[in-house]
Amino acid sequence: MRTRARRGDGELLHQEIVAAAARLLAETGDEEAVSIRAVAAAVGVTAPSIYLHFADKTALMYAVCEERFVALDQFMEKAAAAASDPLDELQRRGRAYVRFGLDNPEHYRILFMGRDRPPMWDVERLPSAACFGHLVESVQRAIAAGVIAAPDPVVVAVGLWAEVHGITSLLIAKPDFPWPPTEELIDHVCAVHCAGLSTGRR
Amino acid sequence: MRTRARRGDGELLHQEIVAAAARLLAETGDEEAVSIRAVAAAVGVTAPSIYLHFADKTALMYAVCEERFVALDQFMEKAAAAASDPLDELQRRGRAYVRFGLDNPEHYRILFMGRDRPPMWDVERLPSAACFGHLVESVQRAIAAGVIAAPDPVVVAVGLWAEVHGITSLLIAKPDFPWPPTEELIDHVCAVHCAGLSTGRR
DNA sequence: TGTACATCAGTGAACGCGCGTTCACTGATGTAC
DNA sequence: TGTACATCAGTGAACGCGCGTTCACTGATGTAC
Repeated sequence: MRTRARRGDGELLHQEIVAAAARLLAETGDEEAVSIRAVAAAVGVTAPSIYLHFADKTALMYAVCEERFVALDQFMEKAAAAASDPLDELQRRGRAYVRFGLDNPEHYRILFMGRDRPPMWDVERLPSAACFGHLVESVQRAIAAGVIAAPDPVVVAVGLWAEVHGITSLLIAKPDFPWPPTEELIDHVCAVHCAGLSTGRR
Repeated sequence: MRTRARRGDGELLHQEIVAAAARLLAETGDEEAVSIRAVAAAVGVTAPSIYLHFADKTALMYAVCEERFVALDQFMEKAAAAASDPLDELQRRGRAYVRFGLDNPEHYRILFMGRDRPPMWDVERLPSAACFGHLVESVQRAIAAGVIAAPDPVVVAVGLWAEVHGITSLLIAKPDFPWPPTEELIDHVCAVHCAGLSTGRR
């Protein structure tokens, strides 16, 4: 039971619901545990109240994804800001991406490993598009600096994404696999991909 | 309704159930559509009959995974058999892996993108372990031939796996993303990773 | 060869469960006069 | 300042659904004598 919101404060509960859903996801480590009822209980409200703020469950999960995309984007932008040169920036972005995934495996799952319906990638979906856009710009800077040679920055960006997504999602999906030491693995994958892209100049 | 099995033919229905579950998965493109009831109906039997052949739903899905691992392993072994040298073999394995995933997205999902409980990777789980083992052996041949330089074949094998898994699972998970042409993408990722691994000798 | 019987693959009905969602409602908040 | 009223955030009970699973059973198959 929570104190009832003031007249114009509907937005407040809206944010609280998204936050509670994200928290439940992280804590239970199971998307199936995030039911309308569970979210409502976590916020301290009854289930039907959720429908005052979201059309249905899909809309709620969608809002959670958008919020997490913003978090991922900010995390990567912050990491990129500390870079000394374009290649360093790409590496820092990659490391940040992997770390975000491993630190928030259940959030990573809903962003990149589940079914996305409705799709997150139409032009209007700003948070996810922005996140990828920043990577493409970063690749363009590296190409302009001559440290990587490639005809198409989008292809290079997708390749980088695939690489970091590959190791991140495998580690998340198969925690029981007898992996070599995680850090060594991430180093190896990043190093190999960068070596493959590099022109040798720097 | 189906004709009843002969006395010793329980094994027959067992296989039919696994096949029907895999088929349902492929046809509906949705793991949630594969319920005990749906599988039973697909085989032409009532739901409780399933329990004569599998302890519970987990055991059934487990059997489906094992069967699909065998299929993946055979598919990759066949591709590898046509190779002319160790580096070519690794590339053919990678291509076969990606193709298997894109041709059987829903099977790929349950093998590599979902939660694996119970885990598929303890030593006794032969099909999945064999599949990875064949890759490690292939890497060892490439190292022995001097075409790739690396201290640890397992790390290299996991790196290759991460790379092909990355592009495969992204393409499956995000069908609505504005991807560059798929083949170009796969070529790029494979080429970059191989270039990064290669000693230059061949 | 014929009959009584054991086996056991498969059935039909039912269970309890948690889910997303709906609906008529309550009652505190804010406003008009 | 006081009172009647409109608003609307949140409630409580209920809906229908499909799920995994159970249980007592049926009846064809195969076997023993």
